[in-house]
Amino acid sequence: MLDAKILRERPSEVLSIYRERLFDDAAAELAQAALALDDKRRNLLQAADELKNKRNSASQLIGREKDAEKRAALIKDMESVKSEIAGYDAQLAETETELDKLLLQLPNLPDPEVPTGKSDSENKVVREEGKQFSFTFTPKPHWEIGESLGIIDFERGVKISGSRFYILKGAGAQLQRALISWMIDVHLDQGYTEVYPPFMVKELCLYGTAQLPKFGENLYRDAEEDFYFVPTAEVPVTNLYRDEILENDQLPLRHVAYTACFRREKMAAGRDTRGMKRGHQFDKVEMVQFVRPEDSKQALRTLLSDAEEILKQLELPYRVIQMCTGDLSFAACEKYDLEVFSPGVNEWLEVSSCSNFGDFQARRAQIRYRPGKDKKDKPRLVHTLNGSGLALPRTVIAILENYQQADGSVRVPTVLRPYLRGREFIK
RNA sequence: GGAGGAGUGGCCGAGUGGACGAAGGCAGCGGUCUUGAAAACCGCAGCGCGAAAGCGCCGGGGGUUCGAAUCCCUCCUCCUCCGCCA
Repeated sequence: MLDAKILRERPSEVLSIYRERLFDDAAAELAQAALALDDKRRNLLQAADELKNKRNSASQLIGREKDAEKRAALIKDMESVKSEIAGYDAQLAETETELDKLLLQLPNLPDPEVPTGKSDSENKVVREEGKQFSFTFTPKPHWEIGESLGIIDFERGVKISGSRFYILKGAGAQLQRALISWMIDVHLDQGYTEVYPPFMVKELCLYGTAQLPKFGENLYRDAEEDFYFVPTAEVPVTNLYRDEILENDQLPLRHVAYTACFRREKMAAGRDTRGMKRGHQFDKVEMVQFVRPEDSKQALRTLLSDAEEILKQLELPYRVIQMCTGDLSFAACEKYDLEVFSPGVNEWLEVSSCSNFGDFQARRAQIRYRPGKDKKDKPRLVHTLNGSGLALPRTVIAILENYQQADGSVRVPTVLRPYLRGREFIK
């Protein structure tokens, strides 16, 4: 959530960032409306507080007054104050509800260093790493490899669950499971602490990480209870410390979690339906960090390199993309994607997204820390970051397509062999 | 799912309508003492909004009252017993 104080103190700056950097006139208008409501709220609050002060001191007098008649008179005097307060409180509650509704819809402000651009076409390729595989034959797409090896069953996936579902079988299922274990182990060595969170969370959590209120159409939810299926481990893991004040020496907190992720992908009907690039359910290993504000820029670089380490060790060719302002996600102030090249589908596949959210999520979820022991060291909001390390299906695609052999088998990347009982080929 | 009990500050815990933002203890911070530390003693000390005065916050929400941690309603969570279950 955007800090109402920043909006109040530097309104023209915020508006021009929304208009000229994010190209989001709607956000600028919401911000202007929020500004007016914030002013209204402050006026109401002051009026209500003055009356409450009056009531509080009168109530004390009444408590001390022994004379029944005087007492009755004082009480009678306060009756009108009571209803006045109720009136202000009602208006105040209404104004605050409206204001919150607006603030929750305002996107984060980009870091000053993020290049301005309108769409993904203006994203910047920061660098390319790794060597592309060369083939003496035309590389096949993973759906052909998977079907001929009997390790991916698309038809039965569709039969039991519908479009955008598939079954991993035999070595396919084992490969994915091996990848999950191995990825987590790599991140443990990088200093992360593993957590296994719920895959279903309360609605409040989705507000904390900012999937709600704006992006509800991509979420699955229980029809009769307050449960949402997580679209990413970011949601349960970030909310771990919701409404908490952490001690300074607990930071930075770095977690790695495996979860299944559930997304409706409603808008993309027909697109990416072939193969396992975009399913309604997919596995992901996710890193989440909670850091001091002054450390978050550096933490993003570390997070990115922690994710890259996976692709390096798998010896897959990839590139690092910096999102321009227009392609930044709603909550992020800075974001990098990792894309792995996959020769069968002949495209760069997004396997990781690493973002710094600044205090945007922390403000929504009220995740704070105490900078020092002194009483003047008031609790401050932490900065949160997360990055995939990595998304499983697309990593499996890249392995199958890059490591495919002329004879139709797939070579197992060296680092994975211990996790696949020493096996060198899938055939 | 049924029956009963309970939710108070970082933690434990007192408080059943009036000076309670909340006794006491532990933990924390500052000081005295000490070569240093511990102990002992003294003091400070919750969170939010606000420039401040002040206002709000005793699981969440609502109500009664001049006044609610305290009374009422409702929801949530935890504990005990029973039922069911991987």
